[in-house]
Amino acid sequence: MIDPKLLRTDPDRIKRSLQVRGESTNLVDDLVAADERRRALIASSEAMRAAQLELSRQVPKASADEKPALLARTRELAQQVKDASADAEAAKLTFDDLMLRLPNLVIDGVPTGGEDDLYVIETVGTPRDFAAEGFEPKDHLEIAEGLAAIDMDRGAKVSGARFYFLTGIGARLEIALLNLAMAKSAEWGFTPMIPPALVRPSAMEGTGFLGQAAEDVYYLERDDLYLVGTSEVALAAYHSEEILDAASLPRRYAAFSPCYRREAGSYGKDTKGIFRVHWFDKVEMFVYCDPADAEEWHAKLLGFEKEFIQLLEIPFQVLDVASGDLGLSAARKYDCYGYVPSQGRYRELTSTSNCTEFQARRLNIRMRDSDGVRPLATLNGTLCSMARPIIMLLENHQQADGSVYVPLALRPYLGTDVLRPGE
RNA sequence: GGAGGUGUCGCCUAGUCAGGUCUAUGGCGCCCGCCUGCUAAGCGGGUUUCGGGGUCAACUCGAUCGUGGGUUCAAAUCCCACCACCUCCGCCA
Repeated sequence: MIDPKLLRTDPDRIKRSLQVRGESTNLVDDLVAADERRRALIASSEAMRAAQLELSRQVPKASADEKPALLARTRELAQQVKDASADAEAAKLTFDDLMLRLPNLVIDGVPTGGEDDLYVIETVGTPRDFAAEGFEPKDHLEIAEGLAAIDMDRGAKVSGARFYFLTGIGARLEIALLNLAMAKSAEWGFTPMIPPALVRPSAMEGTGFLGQAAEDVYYLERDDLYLVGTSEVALAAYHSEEILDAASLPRRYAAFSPCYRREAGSYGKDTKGIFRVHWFDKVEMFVYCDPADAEEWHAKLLGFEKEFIQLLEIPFQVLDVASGDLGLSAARKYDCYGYVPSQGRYRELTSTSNCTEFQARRLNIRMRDSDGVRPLATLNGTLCSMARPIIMLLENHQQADGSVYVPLALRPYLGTDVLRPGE
């Protein structure tokens, strides 16, 4: 949610942001009208309430013969107050409902465009020239079969399409990545967290995953719980309804959790292997900070992501995500795309969003300093989702004989410098 | 899953049975001031949050006693539902 005061002070600012996102500005006009209506009805119902309270305080003091008349008057007034506050309440709900649909304000400087407009701001590393090395690169599934690292067939047998087992070397790879991610994040000042993967509707609503994104979410009807698509949900809701002392900021959390995605509407896309799956595990970074420091922390999160990908020795590009592809909550988003030799192109590996005060307002998370109480900023970023790094490690570091080179940073956690078939 | 108990404005707490200056008590902590070589003590004042009005300052009005409904002229107090926590029983990794 953005600051509602902006509707009165600068509605054009909100409209510009919607235009940049490629969305209609009608919502802003509706909101301005709903806001005015809401305020008028609140003012009149509160005035009536004050009058009613005054009158009802006189009841116990009234003499026996005054009482019946007084009670009749105050009874009548009570009914009017009831009607007026019901109108005010309805107007408030209408307003709140519209507010929840309004996306975050886009930060100035975000490139305009949609999903297909890729703004590459940096390229790090160089893809290997397999032709020069004299062999055709295999895709991750072929390599994994040789290493007995991934079992897709039994994943499908047990759970269905887009499920898999990590076996032997595959499982060891995830555990090694997890250990490296946790070690690095601790070094950077993040508190390790293992959050629940099932959350209440309020947590999903607050983080902005129940709008257009709701189709992609698993829901357990019997228990009214959602399976999270990212631990961002639990980490943002962690401090919901709280007021944090400014001295305790920034708060940094690094969470390891499973992520569940229905992948509705992606039939036929990335069907091979573990690129697009219904479940994977991920280490996610999350920051609560003063809104004044949010852009600085966003840059730091991107820096951590880049450092981690470099430790994995995977060539990658950094993208400034276009305004039309930001989603509801983000004011700016940077993605890192890692190179996939079998596809000959870069694919999404990490994503970091600056949500400014948007999620904090929805989840009622505030900070207190000498200036008073106000919403804080939340930011999130992928440190290491497990499936895609495994793909990119296997493919980029494959050797002609079917073995796989292990990057220096992972060796302490894997206990080897090369993964060989038959191990 | 079954039985019982608890939830008060940072923390602790009075008030709930018998609805009406509760316009929520007291203590601790914290903030401002006074006193004081310094510190402590002492004295005085302040200290929930949200929303409306406002020269967005002083101030003012409404709401807020776990949450949401209900009864009533009037609810912390009575009724219903839900949530969280505690104790015991059952089941379970």
